[in-house]
Amino acid sequence: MLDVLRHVHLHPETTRAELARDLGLSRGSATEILARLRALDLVEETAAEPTGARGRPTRTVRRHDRGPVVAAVDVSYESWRLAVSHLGGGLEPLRRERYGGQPAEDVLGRISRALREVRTAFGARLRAVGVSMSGTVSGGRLVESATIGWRDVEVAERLRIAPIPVVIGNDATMAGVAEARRGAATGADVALHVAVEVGVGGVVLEHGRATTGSTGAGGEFGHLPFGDPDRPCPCGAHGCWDLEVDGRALARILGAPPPAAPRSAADAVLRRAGEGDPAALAAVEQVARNLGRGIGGLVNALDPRIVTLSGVAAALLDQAGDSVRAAYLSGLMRFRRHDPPPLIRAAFPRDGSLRGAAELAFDTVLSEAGLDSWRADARPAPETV
Amino acid sequence: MLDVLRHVHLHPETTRAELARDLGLSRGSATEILARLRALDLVEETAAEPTGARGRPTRTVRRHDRGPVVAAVDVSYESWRLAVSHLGGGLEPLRRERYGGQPAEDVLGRISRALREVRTAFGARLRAVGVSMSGTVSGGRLVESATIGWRDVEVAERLRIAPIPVVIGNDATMAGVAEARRGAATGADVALHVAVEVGVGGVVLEHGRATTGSTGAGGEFGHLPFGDPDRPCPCGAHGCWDLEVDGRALARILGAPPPAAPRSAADAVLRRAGEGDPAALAAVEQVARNLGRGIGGLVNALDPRIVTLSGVAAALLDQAGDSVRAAYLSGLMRFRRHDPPPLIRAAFPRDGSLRGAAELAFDTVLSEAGLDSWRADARPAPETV
DNA sequence: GCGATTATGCTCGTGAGGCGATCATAATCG
DNA sequence: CGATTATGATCGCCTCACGAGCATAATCGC
Repeated sequence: MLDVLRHVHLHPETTRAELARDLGLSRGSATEILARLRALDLVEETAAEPTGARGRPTRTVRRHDRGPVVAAVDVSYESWRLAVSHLGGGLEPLRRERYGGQPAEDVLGRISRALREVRTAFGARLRAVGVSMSGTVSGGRLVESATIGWRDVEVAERLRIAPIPVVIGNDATMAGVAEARRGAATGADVALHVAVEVGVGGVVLEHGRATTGSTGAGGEFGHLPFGDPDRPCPCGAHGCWDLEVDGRALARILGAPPPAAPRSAADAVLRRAGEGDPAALAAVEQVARNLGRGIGGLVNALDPRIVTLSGVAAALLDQAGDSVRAAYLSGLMRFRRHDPPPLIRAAFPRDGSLRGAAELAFDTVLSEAGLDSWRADARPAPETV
Repeated sequence: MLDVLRHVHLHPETTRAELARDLGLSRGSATEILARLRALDLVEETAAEPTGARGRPTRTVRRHDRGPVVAAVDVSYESWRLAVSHLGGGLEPLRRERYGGQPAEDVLGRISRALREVRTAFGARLRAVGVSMSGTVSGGRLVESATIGWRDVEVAERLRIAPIPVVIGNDATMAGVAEARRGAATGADVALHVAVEVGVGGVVLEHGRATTGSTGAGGEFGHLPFGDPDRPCPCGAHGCWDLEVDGRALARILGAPPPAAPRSAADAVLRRAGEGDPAALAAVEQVARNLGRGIGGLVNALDPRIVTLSGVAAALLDQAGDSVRAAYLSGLMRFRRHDPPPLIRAAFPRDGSLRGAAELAFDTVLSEAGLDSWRADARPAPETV
């Protein structure tokens, strides 16, 4: 039953016959299970458009209009976004606000109010909240964020606006989940996502499951010491890869002071390089090599099938792809070079983290416990007369 | 049923009552399941020794004397070992041979013959073979081994002496599995194992499951570029961590030529350092810092609950623990420092890889398919009269 | 020593969940 | 318009685990 529901979630436009084939279900089981899902207002079945093939036409399985929804929040540099997602993964943007440099408490208060509005609008249909934060997340807390400027903020509890699960994760992790499940890494057994915004984030995904370590802080690849061992990192360590591949690295190579907004600084340098500025070009090439070399090391260590890139990493792949790839190849162990995992642009450069947050939130809905609680809400009194 | 069998495997000396409690089984189910397992010659039940407590005494659940066994092979530097393991994980060493610098084909032939002897001795009780190789393993092949000196050798198929599963993995991976399931990292949700012999190997374990990437080559942490970017590595890349933490690093720091046997060279330097030789001491300190710094980066990226160390890494922890730990802490992101994952000596410094190979081999036995095939063998003709 | 207490094992009825055979249904093909 | 083809619905069956009630075997307390 859960398998069926998950399949519908991942393949929103399947027909019933496909579903039975893909999951190896007998037609009898399919009938039974789908009847249950229909009764629970989770799916609807409608006549499929005629395919022209012989045989009795099958029916398409769709999400129910009054099925469960989740809220997805993405808190990134200077602005946050809120969207609602339903079975099948579609995203409905609801709100976007810029918040400048306001303190965490104020911003979380605003987000909390917005979530309460969602709760009012959707009632018990709202089953979970997924939150993506630009920064290091550990144990439900935002531990540190160079991007936002907050430190050690309790987020999960602060945004719990109802007795429903709240999942929180790093933005690169979330984006990786989106890529692995519905984006550029769909179907890969093991995928590596690398996002460069301010510093480097990423995640390894096994069959779409993020490996986030013991506290959820896994994927901080930017704090692997790939760089100059003498260069201090704001994280407290030295020689972090972070400092070699983002706007700070570009500025440093160009002899400019550390930028206040490394992401837009990177974009500016990339633009100048695109226009032919030789100094900018040289800096971009250098950073592209730093990126490629590090990814090579990560591939050696983690053995992914495919690598997806987003943010500045994707831009570098576009503008200095040869340098990225050359450094990548020469950073690989020899046996990998004849068939290296491809470097691919992320499919969701804009809303990957929002999508991933929705995805992880939906995981709690599409679980034994989530289904039980949905059942309990649908049938207020479990009659035993 | 599988859960019960796995529990018996992991806790060989449980009583039946404990088993039911731990797995949340009703007593009725326990009775039924254990009756089935007994009928299949998988477990035996004997009266437990009296505890002195009140109530009806329970019975201990043990492996059956004619239950399934697996063979475990460990091919390491200059010698290979063969052992047999049964339900519960106990290891019975059978053979150990030195093979000098012989070609792969000869050595695998010898191992194959030894395995066939095991097959003859145990017959259909032999259900799987686990092989641990000192070197990089990808897709069932030994791709490259600096230690053994072989390159691109098909191992899995070569050692298939019967229609039973053959699992093969890197020795550090196997040792990590053993640590996570029965050793120093037992119970950790996420554990990191780091082994330094010739170069660095390791693995991340989630609930005892090794994350070995898409081809099984995951965990080659030694080829992360933590070192001098200009130093070429035999693997083809540059600046590999490998070159900074093993016997080659110690020799280089001491101004000695590259050792033919880096592992014993490391032991020699460690012994001299232990005897107070100042040059050796300084080299050991330097390598200890290189090790600690890299582990710090790995912990940043992978977020384990605990780190287990074996080989030269464990020796460095013993002899230069303060240096390892200081470099480790200063390589950690700040937020991790107040409660860093502990660095711990491996519990199985000698036979971890053999144990891990047995463990992974037994995974195939303790699976749906493995149980089905055991059932099929026990009842030659599934009567339907 | 013997009933009371306590903890465990066994039996049996129940229910969930899925399989597969059989029949029913709805399209296209000739 | 029947033959063919693919799908849906129904029903008996099987497996698996639960849980209530009874049986069993130890210690405790008098």
